[in-house]
Amino acid sequence: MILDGVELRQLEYFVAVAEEQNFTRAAVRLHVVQSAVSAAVKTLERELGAPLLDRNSKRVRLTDAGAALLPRARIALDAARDARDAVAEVHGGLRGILRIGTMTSTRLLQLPALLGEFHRRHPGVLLHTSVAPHGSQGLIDALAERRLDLAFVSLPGPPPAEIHLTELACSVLDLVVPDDHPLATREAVTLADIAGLDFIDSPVGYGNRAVTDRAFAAAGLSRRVTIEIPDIATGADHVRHGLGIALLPRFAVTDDHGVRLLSVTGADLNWTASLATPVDRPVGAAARALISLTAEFLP
Amino acid sequence: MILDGVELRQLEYFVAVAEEQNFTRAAVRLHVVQSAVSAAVKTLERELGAPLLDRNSKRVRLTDAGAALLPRARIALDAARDARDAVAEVHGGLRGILRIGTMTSTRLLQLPALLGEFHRRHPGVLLHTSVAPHGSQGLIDALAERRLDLAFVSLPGPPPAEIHLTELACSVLDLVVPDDHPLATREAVTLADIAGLDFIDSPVGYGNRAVTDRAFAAAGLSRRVTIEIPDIATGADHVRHGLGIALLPRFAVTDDHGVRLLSVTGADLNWTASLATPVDRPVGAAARALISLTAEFLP
DNA sequence: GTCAAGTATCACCGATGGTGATCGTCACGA
DNA sequence: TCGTGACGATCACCATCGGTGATACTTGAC
Repeated sequence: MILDGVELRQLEYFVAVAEEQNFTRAAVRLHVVQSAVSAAVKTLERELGAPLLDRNSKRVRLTDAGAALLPRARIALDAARDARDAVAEVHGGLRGILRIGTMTSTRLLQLPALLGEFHRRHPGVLLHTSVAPHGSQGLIDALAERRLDLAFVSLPGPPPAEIHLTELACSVLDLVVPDDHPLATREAVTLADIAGLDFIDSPVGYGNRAVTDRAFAAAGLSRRVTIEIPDIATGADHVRHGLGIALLPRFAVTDDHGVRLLSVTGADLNWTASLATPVDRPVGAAARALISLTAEFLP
Repeated sequence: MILDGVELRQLEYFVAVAEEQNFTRAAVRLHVVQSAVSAAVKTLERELGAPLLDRNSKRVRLTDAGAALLPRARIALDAARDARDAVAEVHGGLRGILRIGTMTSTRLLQLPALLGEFHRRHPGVLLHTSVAPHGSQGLIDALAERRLDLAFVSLPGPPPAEIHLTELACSVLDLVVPDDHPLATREAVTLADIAGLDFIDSPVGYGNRAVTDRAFAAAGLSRRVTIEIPDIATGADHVRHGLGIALLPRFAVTDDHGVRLLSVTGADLNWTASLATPVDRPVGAAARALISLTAEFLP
């Protein structure tokens, strides 16, 4: 037994605890009871001859040994998944779990339709999608840290070196104003017309927010973002109730009574969605299958 | 359980069977009974949903799925060893198994002294040395296929792209003849003097054999190798008993009664020993420690 | 047809991994 | 200071697992 009893199950439990910083949440994620995780990590520490986690009833932290182990444990788990996927690919059926990060607003990409089709083609693959609490930048971080296999992001500007972006779709952001707003009678406006006004927008880190911030900065103008909303589908409602104006894609305005949509000229308000993949490691077979389907589905 | 019960132990058993092409030999290597290996591989096949080995009582072959799995299983096992070694490195004591390939004749490098010192410094590391049945080329193959972590080889000419060689030591091969041989009264000879004669040499694939073959080829000459011996320590004995002449390093001739050693001029008969390391993957902590000790020990 | 070597299956048994209960610890708020 | 809630570690229990040893079956070689 050249690995002294160390097994993938133990590495998986360790990684879950390290990521959750909590044994109980890790147990929920792993679908076992808390004491099973506690015992498995204790056995792993005995087998490796080093404490990996420094913990009490209030806090869980990595030790130096644990910090050394964590990225390598992820690599070992990814390698084992890749091995399993390679067998599935040869044997005619992909299996496993594909961890996908998505932006809050997936309608830019018709993601439900894409994932639905993927599921029909590969029923053995479980899709774990997670929405980005910290926007696309948070998804990029998770991808780099091997907590995600793929991510659908909106990231204006060049990506980090370890991430490859494939542009998938693009939508223009229009100005949405209440229909009694002084600008409501216009067909189009410029950024100068709306500089300094109160805006409703997504939080910093979201792709659409980055697009709007960049456009104002490029024009040498500023504005006030007085309300941040994580879901742009509620943007038109906020506008309707007079809480501010907003720059939104048309598809996010499903009920346009009480608001007007105006074009914005002379500014780059293109909101691009991309598929982010890692550069520094091969992607698994299921991820490759989804990448292929994405290329075929969203030309 | 995102890997559906697949564990490192199973991958390890599968790799052993694939390499040995025999369940019984794999069991010996793994220190378990044959039925344990048979059962573990069967379970792995069930968990992956594909037959991995096509076998009967006479023969074991990889299926396509097994061929897809094998290199990836090795990568996963290496990744897990690396994870374990990283913890050991941080925690102050290297552990694990270091698989080292060596040429049959290690005295060129004083390898026993080197490995003895390594063992004293890192008692937690088990050294598995294997001699090369197919010479240094076989060791290079084993290194590329992840069956070895490091190898001490003699490989004249450029190495393959995925292997890095660090030259460690060099010895000149001298001509050894019976003391009643017509050339025995000479101090030195050229290759032309000995072209066409019967030689004792190592098998093809051994480093020293490659050196001698290259020297004759470079001179546009040939010779007959009538006896191949895997251990050059027995070379002088063969010469003494009149079975042929040989090109050997001086250290391999411990008893020179009945033979003469002659220099060979005008030919490149330098037999170089090198440490071969993989280029395409990081080496583990124990391997890095041995590489460092080799640099310090054999300047 | 016989035989030796090897793989698969089986009965058995100690070890393992999970559950559920519970104890001890630790911030935190009253 | 004390009570509390949340959490990790330990324990008893138990179903399952993984290994052993025996053996049945298969398969080339002779």
